[in-house]
Amino acid sequence: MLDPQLIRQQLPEITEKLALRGFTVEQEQLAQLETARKQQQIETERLQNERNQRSKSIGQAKSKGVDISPLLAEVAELGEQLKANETALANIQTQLNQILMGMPNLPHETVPIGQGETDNQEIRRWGTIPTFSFSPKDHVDLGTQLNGLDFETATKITGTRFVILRGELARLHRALIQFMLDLHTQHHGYTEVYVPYLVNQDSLLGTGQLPKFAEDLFHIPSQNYYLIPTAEVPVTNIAREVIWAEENLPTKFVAHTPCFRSEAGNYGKDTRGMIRQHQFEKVELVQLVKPSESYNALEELTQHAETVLQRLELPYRVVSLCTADLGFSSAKTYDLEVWLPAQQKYREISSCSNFEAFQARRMKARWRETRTQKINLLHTLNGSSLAVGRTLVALLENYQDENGRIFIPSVLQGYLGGNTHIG
RNA sequence: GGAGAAAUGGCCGAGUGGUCGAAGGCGCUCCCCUGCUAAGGGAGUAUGGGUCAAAAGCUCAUCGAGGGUUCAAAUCCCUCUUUCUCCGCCA
Repeated sequence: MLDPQLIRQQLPEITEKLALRGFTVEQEQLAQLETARKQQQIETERLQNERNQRSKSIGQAKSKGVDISPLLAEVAELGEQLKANETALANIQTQLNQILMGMPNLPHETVPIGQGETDNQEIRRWGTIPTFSFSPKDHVDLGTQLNGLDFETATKITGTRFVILRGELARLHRALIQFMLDLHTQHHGYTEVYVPYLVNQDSLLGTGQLPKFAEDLFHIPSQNYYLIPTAEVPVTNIAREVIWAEENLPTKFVAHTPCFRSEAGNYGKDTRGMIRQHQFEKVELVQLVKPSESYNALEELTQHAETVLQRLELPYRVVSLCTADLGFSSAKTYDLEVWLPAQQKYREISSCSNFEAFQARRMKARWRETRTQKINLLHTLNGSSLAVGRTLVALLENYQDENGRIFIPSVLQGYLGGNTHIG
């Protein structure tokens, strides 16, 4: 959520900035509501004050044994008037809140301005794109040939966009998770957390998936719980309604969780293979930091995700998402895109974002400065490190040989009993 | 799932209709005293919002959450949530 103060004071500027991301602010409606709010709130509080004063004097009169019935007569209609005003105020505030909760974050000044995906800005590339003396297969063919990927059975068990991993591929998948967690906990200073995979609405409102993106989520109506679309939701919400001591900042969490996405609106996209599934695993990095540190933290966190790709020796590039491509809650996002030989393309494998105070304001995640004892909103960041399914795809495709055997990068061999190949 | 008990500020804990945003204690901060230490004395110490250019000030809200009764609710009523104890079931 944006700062309501800012919206009152700088509505035109905000409108302009949000237009860069393709969001239209209903300025007039907002301004009208705000005027009504101010008027209504002042009047309501005046009535509340009057009630409080009078109640107090009734109490005092009564304790002195004075007859209070004339006083009671005086306040007769006050109650109704007050109730009507309170209701009206609550109404306006609900409307305002709905609008505010539906407004995306302001893009940071360093975010490239653009209309869509093609305007994203490549920041750097790493690694060498592999060349093959044969025509490389895609991960579906490779996985099927290894008897390690089975989409048909998963479809029977559940439906489309699910997969079964078998044997060495399942093991490799697990090894990736283990490797990533070990890297971040042992070398990058993250604390591993295990979190719920079902969350309530407040958590999703906090990180920004709700109220706008309900259709992307799997919902369990009987309890009104949702399956998490990313570990970002439960992990960041650890900080909800908490005031963190300065000495505990930055706090860095890493979690491995499955992620569930309904992929509504993506029916035709990436229907083949493991790229876009309803259920996938991810290792997620989350940082809670002081506002002054958050852009350094974004660079650092992105580096941490890149390190995974580097150790796996997978070629990738870093892209700064343009204003139009930015996620709802994000002020700035770097995507990591790994090279997929079968597609001859870089494909997203990680997304690292600084949300500034946007999520923190929604979830009342704050910190107290030791010196001044002042309380302020903290800044939240997260990034995938990495999407495990897509990493598996990248390994299969980049490390295949002519016979469909898969080379295992050295950092993973220890997790796979020293094996150097699959198949 | 059943039965019972509970939820108050950083912590402990008092408070069953009025002057209570809340006694007292602990902790913490600052000051004084004490030639170290210990002890002692004093002051302060919740959060969010509105108003205001801003500060001060004024004001509103908040005692697990939401509703209700009342001129007035931490206190009475209803619903929900969570925690604890016992029973059942279960990994």
